[in-house]
Formats: sequence, C-alpha cells, structure tokens
Amino acid sequence: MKREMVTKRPKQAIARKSTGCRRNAQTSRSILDAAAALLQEKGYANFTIEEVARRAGASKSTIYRWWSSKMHLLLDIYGGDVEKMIEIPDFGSIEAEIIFLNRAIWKIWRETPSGQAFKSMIAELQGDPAAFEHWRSRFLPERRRKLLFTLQRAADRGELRPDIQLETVVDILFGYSWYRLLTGQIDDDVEVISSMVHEIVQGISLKSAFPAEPV
Amino acid sequence: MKREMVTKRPKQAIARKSTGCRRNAQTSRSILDAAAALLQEKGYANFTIEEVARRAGASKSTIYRWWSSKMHLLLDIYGGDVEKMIEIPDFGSIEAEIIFLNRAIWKIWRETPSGQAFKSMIAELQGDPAAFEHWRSRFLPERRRKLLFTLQRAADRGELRPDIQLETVVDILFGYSWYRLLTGQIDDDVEVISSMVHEIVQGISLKSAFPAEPV
Amino acid sequence: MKREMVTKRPKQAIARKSTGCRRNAQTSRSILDAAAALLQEKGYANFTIEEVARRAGASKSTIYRWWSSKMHLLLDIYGGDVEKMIEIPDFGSIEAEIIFLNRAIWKIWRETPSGQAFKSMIAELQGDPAAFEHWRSRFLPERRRKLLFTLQRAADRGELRPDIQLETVVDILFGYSWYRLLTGQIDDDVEVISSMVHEIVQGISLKSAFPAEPV
Amino acid sequence: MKREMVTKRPKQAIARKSTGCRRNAQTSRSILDAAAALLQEKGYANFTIEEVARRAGASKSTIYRWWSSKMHLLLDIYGGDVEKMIEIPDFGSIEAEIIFLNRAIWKIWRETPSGQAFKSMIAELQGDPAAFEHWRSRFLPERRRKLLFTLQRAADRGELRPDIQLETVVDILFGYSWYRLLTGQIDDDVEVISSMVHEIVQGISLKSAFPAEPV
DNA sequence: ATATAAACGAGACGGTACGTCGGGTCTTTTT
DNA sequence: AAAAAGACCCGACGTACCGTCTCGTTTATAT
Repeated sequence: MKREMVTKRPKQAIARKSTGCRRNAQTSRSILDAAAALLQEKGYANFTIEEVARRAGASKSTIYRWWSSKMHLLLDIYGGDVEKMIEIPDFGSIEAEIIFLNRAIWKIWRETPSGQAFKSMIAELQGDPAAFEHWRSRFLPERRRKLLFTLQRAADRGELRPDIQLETVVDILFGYSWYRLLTGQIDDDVEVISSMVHEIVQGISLKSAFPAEPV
Repeated sequence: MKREMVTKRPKQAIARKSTGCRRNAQTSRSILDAAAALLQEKGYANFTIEEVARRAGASKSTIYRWWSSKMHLLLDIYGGDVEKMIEIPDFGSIEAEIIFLNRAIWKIWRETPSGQAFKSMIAELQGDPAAFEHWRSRFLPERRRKLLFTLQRAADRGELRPDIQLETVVDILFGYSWYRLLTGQIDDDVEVISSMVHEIVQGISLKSAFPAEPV
Repeated sequence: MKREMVTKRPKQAIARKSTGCRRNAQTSRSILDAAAALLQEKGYANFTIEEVARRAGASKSTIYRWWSSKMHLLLDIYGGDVEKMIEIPDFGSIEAEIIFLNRAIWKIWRETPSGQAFKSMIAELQGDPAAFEHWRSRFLPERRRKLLFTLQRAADRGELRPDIQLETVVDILFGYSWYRLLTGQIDDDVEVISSMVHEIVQGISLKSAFPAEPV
Repeated sequence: MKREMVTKRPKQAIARKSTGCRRNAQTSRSILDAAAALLQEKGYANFTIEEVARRAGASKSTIYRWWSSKMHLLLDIYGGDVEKMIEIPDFGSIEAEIIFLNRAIWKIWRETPSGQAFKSMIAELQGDPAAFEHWRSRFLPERRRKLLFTLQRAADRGELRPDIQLETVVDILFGYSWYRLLTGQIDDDVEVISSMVHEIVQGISLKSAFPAEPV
C-alpha cells in the first residue's frame, strides 16, 4: 500500500485534479511481481530492467518513469513494511525477545523475495555512493529502530548493564544477521540463534560468572 | 609474491618443462596496481576490465588469460596474505586480543585497497553462485582460522565458558566487522571497538553479575 | 529510396500496425554514406563495422539491427537499382547494344561506390557459403536478366545464330566485365570495349568469313 | 619443388655461407598441407594462420618467417606450377586447343586446392593494394602467357582474323573461367565449354555467316 | 670436438574488431 | 496523461586472430 513511497511521483496516487489516465495499479503490480520472481529465480546477476520489462509485459519507459534506478526497484521488492509488521511482545526476557525477532526476520528473508532483495541492495550500494548515503541515513535507521526500542525496554526493566551502548549492541546483532544472510546460512535453526543470543547476552567470558569477587 | 596463487595457471611458476615465454611479472604487477587504483578511485561500479586494461597499458586478452573473472582480480587485489601476516600476541586476555586483531584488520582495510576489494567481492558474489560456493568453502574458512585459534587459546587458558560455541563467536565478530565495513564505519575508533568487544566478552545482561546461583 | 529493400525488416516501412518509433531515415542514410565513403577511401580491408559506426556517429547496435552482416551493408551500398535504371535502347544492332550496356555499367562502377562494393561483395562471398548461395540464386539472376532480354530481342530480330546458348553469352560478357573490374581495368576506353564486343559478336575465326559451306 | 620461390628468403637454398640449421623441409610441407586442407575443409573465412599453425604442429613464428602474409601462403598453395605443366598440343584447331586448355585448368581447380586458393587470392587482393599491384604485374601475365602463345600459334597458322586483339581474347577467356569459378560452376561439362568456345570462335552473329556480301 | 648460428616450438603480449547485451533516453502511437 | 513499442547511442562484455616478441631447445655446419 505504501510501497510507492520510494518511487518518483508518489503524490499522484493521493490527490489528483488533472485529466489523463491515472497510474495503472495492475501494471505496477505486475512489474514488481516480475521483478521479485526474476530476482528469486535467476539471482542478481540476471536481474536486468530489460528482462523485468519483458516478463511484466511492460515497457522499459514505464519502469523508468516510476523507479529511477535498480535500487528503487529493489527497495520496493524488499517491501520493508512486512518486516515492520513484526510486533515484539514483552516477554520480560531480552534473550527471548531477540530470539523471537531474529527468527521472524530470517523467516521473512527465507520465505519472501526480501532476502534476495536485501542482499542485492547491499551489493548494488557498493557501486553507488549517492544511493549509499541515502540508504545509510534514511533506510537503515528505520530498520534498527525496532530492535533499539526492544533493547531500551529491557534496559528500562533493569535487565541490562547500565553502561551498555545500545547502538553497539544493534551493530552486533545486525552484523550477525547480515553475515549469515550474505554467507547463505539463514536456515531456521533455533539452536544456532539461541546459542548466538545466549553468548551475547551472557557474555563469553567465564569470569563473568564470578563477578566482583566479593569474599 | 605469492599473489599469483589464485590465478589460472599457477603451476608454471613452480615447475616448467615446456618452452615458451614466461609470464611477464611487470605486466601482471601493473595490471594489479591499475586495478587497485581504479577500485579505490572510482569504486566498484566503474571497475571494468576495459578500464583496467586501459590504465595498465595492457591488453584485455592478457587480463583474461590470467584472471578468468572479475572475482579473481578482486581476490588478487585483496591480497589476503597481508592480513595473514597479522600475528596475535598472547596477551593473556581475550578482550585485548580481539581488540588488537580488530584494529589491525580495520587498519589494513582502511589503508590498502583491501577494504574496497573486500566489499566489492561481497557484492560480486551475490550474482555468481559458482564463485560464491568456492569462496564460502575455500576463502572464508581460511580467514576465520586465526580468530578461531585465538579463541581456542583463550579457552585453553580457561578464560571462556566451557560451553561456548567458538564458531558462533567467530560469526558474531566477523558479522560486526563486515557490518561496519559495508556501512562505511571502520574509523580507528578505539572506543567503539573496545565497547563492542567488552559487550561481547562480558555480556550485556546485568544478571550475569549475579550468576551461578550457588545453591 | 528503396535501398532498404535488402535490410532485415522491410515491411514496417510499408504497413504498420504496432506503436513505437519508426526507423530514423537520417540515421540509416548517414550509415550508408559513411560505409560507402569508408569503402572508397580505405578499401575493403579497412571496412569494419566499428569504423562505419564511428564515422556515421551511429551505434554498432543500430547497424546490426538493420544489416545483419557485412554483406547486407555492401548490398545496400551497391544500390543495384541504379544499375537497373539503365535502359538499353533498341539500336537494331546487338553490337551497339552491348557496347552501350557495358559502358553504362562501367561508368557506374567507376563513378559511384558500386564498383568497390561489388568487388568487396565477391571477396566477402568467398568466405560465407550461406550468403553465397543466396546471392547466386537471388541477386545474380536479376542482374543477368537485362542482358538476357537484350540478347533475346536481337535473336528475335534474327540477328543471332539460332543455335546460340544465350546464357553462355551472358556468362562470357559478365565474365569479361568482372575480370576487368577485379583486375582494376575499367577505364572508359571505347576502343577496348568495342574490340571486345566485336570479337565476340563476329567471332575470332577467319573461317567464319567463308561459312555455310553449302553442301 | 620450386614452391618456395615466392617465400621470403629464397637464396639460402641456393648458396649458404653461414652455419646454422637449414630450413626443415618437413615442417614447410606440413604447413602447406595443413593450409591446403584447412582451406578445402573450412573455406576462406576460417583460414587463419593460427589454425594453420595448430594443425601443422608448427609455431606461428615459423609460418611468418617464411610466408610474410596470407597471400604468400595462398600463392604456395595455389602451386601454379602444376598449371604450368599443361602442354597444349598443336591440334591445328584453335577451338580444340582452347577446349583442351579450359578442361585441363578446370580439372586442376576441381581436384586440387588450387581452385579454392585462387578464389581466396582474388578475395584477399581486394583488401591489399600493394599485393594487388604485385600480383597484377607479376603473377597474372605469367598465367596469360600460355594462352597467348596458343592464340599466336593459331594466328600464325592463319586461323584467326588478322585484326584480332589477342590480349582482348585472353581477357574474354580468362573472364569466363573466373566467372564460372567465382560463381561455383566449374563442373566437367564438355558441352558448356564447347558451346562457350564455339560462340567465341565462330561469333554469335548470324550475319557472319554471310560475310562481305559479295553478291 | 666444439663453438656458433639458424630453425624451430611454445606461448606471452598489445592490439583491433567482432557480435551481443544491457543501460538509459527519446519519439511515436494508442488508449 | 499514461502506457506500450521500439529506435537509438553508449559502452562493456568476453572471444578470436593478428603480427611481434622472447625464451630455450635442437641441429647442422665451420672451425
């Protein structure tokens, strides 16, 4: 619904006074569907605007009219809103909450074109400084927010060490997920995720089990 | 020196029975130099074989003769051996050791073409399944080894919880570094690295300060 | 004007059902002009599609879109229609008619790019069996027709021996012209042509002056 | 035997002052054989020095050492000497003699690589003015000589009209043979050759049968 | 017998053109 | 006005030969 947010002329969908055809919803759907399918089937190397147009039965011009670059198409395929719909319940345990979030995201990555789209976006960005900057300052922070909020909630519950840099923790958790995605390891392995979260939450050091040596 | 390791016909440098010209070292140097410079200056989007050839004053044929794909060129630009030269001293503290390693790698990424090359490799892999598989099974494990060894050493010192999955810890630490590299944040900020390592080693949970509930 | 006759998609100029841009006449003109000029100036050895594109300010794709091979370009440069416009008057004398035709063709060969194009076509054909076959069965007969018609007319006038194989005579006359063209001797030398035609028409044998040996 | 006549350093075979290996006859044989076979099998389009070297098991350098261009190779494949061996008997009839010569040449063209080589030479020449000039002034006249001699002999016998331009007759006869060769029609069809020769010798005009109208 | 010099193979190398493909932009026509 | 069709320029792709070159081995004189 809000998909068109990133496209070039978003307002027209909202208010329109002028004459002429309105944007054809069916067309933009079939373009996005074709793009998603293509990405899934043939991978990023064969993801060409030309092929998307061919499959969608649309013209290249139409694609370029609404998505000014590959990046914009990928963003729409990514459909981050799905991800946004994840609601993290208050389990009263940060470990449980992170595990829940991680499994939810990986599930989406696995089962929708999001994963492929996300990987492709990262690839695409390495060759486009302008897009990169926009992405880093607009797109990324929005994705981090939910996790940040959850961590803050746990901190408010008194569950976390008070000197923890929450942003750093987000870096760590995001880094882990990206790494697994980029190296093709995002199976639904509860053990793996639990162990990772446990390591991070509890720390890896043995000393932490005997803290402050009171004696 | 051993850069040619990843190129197409490595044996000839070692044993040679046949006649015929040997590979021109100067040429391959100027190709790699041109490639590195180009990557640095113009980024991955403008990294074309054609341009590399132009800059190196070499012919495309020569490049293709020795590097069968962009990936192979990137691997040689990466020059992973530099990274291999890092020796992690035994500080008797895993925190110190990880901090040391992280700073050393980031320094290389910042100050040589390695960083750009590495990012570009990740991008390239997203569109080349064959290269991807080779990379995941050959290239990656070798990079992880040093960290794994250091963690094992710490475990042997009794510094780590005995149930820790070392591979998972490597995932976490690699993930963090990749994330920072891919989002353009690998300044030499000791605070950032220290805080990250501290979080991971000590854990983020407050509860960890009252552990082991001694019955 | 009808030059495009031999190109790949000729019908579109005639009837059009679909939408979309029409072929740009200016572009195709400048390609043909550039091709003709290049052939004239640098000869067939330097006649490359790349150079034609460069000179015409056109892209290679555009050339390949409309002329699928060098041969097709040459055919259009040849512009055989010019040759077709030659009208052989009925002089009442086969000798005069052949002389007329020969001079007219040689004149075109000398003064337009046709000559070079024709020689180049013959060269090109020696390495392309498919083109060769097409050329032999489609292109050649059409060229021979006019001469054949003229000979038939003379035969009908009773000017020729009734047992003459007209096709053979065409072979002889075409052969002569090709030979002169390929060996670079097509000056406007009326003597040469007249003598050749005289030899052929009257025969070279002296005995023919005492023919018919009655009984 | 005298094949090497056209190669680059012919004198060495005659006089030798220096030390060093002599030219390896076996090598040059296998090169010429490979070249001839290649020309026969794949045609002129696939006739590349590289492929000749591959087949002959020779190095490109060796080929270039002795044959400075494709043209020189073709000339040696042509092996005009074979053609030179044709001895035209004195039949006392120019018609019979021309028929004899034509059949002999066509036979050679059909049954040896000469035909292909000759066609290829003509093609090659259209893109090489220097070679062309050399060929026209050295190679061609030698080929024409035998026919010229035969015609002269007939003239001396009083068989020909005294005002005939013999060179023109050679042009006509050569033109015919070239035309048939270049259009792929050199079967051993006695009828065709006889009819052609008859047309030329007797002339095509009926009038010639009632010459000089002496009343 | 031993230099010595050429012939030779292998193959690296810088070039140039090939024919194809995708990227974007633009024009024309239809809806 | 939106969309489809598609012509067009641009530039990179990866391949194939070109002709030149170096390198090291082999072979036949000439000393």
